[in-house]
Amino acid sequence: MDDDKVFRALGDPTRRKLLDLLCEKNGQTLGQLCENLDMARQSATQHLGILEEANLVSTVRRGREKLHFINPVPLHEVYERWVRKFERQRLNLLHDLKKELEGE
Amino acid sequence: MDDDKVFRALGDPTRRKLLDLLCEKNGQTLGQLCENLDMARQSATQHLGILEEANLVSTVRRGREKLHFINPVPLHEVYERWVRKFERQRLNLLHDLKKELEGE
DNA sequence: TTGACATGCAGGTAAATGCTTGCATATTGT
DNA sequence: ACAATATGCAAGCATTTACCTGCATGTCAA
Repeated sequence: MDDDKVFRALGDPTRRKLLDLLCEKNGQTLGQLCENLDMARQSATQHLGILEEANLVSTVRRGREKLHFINPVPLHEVYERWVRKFERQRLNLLHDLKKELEGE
Repeated sequence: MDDDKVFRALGDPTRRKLLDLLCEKNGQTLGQLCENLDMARQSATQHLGILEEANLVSTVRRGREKLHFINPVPLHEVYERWVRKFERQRLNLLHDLKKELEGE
C-alpha cells in the first residue's frame, strides 16, 4: 500500500464526500455521483481517478456505465500501521509535558 | 474538531514525518525537529503551524525555545467518527459487487 | 442505423501549496 | 551590555491542484 497516496486522497473534502456517497450506496455510476457534487462531471472523474490510484475505490464497467465501489482496506491499514502508534502514547503525554516544563 | 483541517494536515508527507519525530521523542524544539527535515527552518515552522491549527500539535514556550507536543486526540476522533463507518461495511462489499454485476 | 446517453481524453486557467530568503524580535550566558 | 542562539514575520516564486470547456469514443434502444 502507498501511504502517501491514501493520505493525499483523503486530504480533499470532495473526495471524502465521494467516499461518503459510496458508503451510503455502493456501486454508483459516475453520473449518479455527479448529481450530488455541484461540479462538472470531468472534475468528479479526476477525483475518482485519484481515489482509484489510492486503491480506495475500485471500478467495474457495465456496458456504457462505470460502477464505483468503495474499498475500505487501505483505510484500515492506515489506521493499523499509523494511527494506532500515536494512540498508544496518549497516556504518556501529560507526563512528558511535566518533565519538559521542569527543565528536562 | 475540524475534520477538514486534520485531513489536510495529514495529507503532506513532511507533516506526517513531524508527527513521527514527535512520537519518537515528544516535546522537541523547532531546532531539533529541523535537524531531521532537510528544509529551511521557516518551512518547518509553517508545517508545524498547520499541525497546530489542526490541533495535532500543541506548543509550550520555555524561554527562547518552543516545545512541540503531539496530540493524538484528533487522530482518534477521525478514526472513530469517520474510518470506522467504512470498516463496518467491509463484509458487505463482495455481496454488493456480485449484486451489481448481475444487473442490480 | 441513428440519435441519445455515459464516459474518456486533452488542454487551459486561477488559486492554493510548499519552499525560499531577508530581516525583526526575544532570550540566554558571559 | 553584547554576542550568540532560538524563533517570528512577511513577501516572492515555482509547482501542484482543482476546476473548467470542447471534442472524441463507446454503448444502448428504437
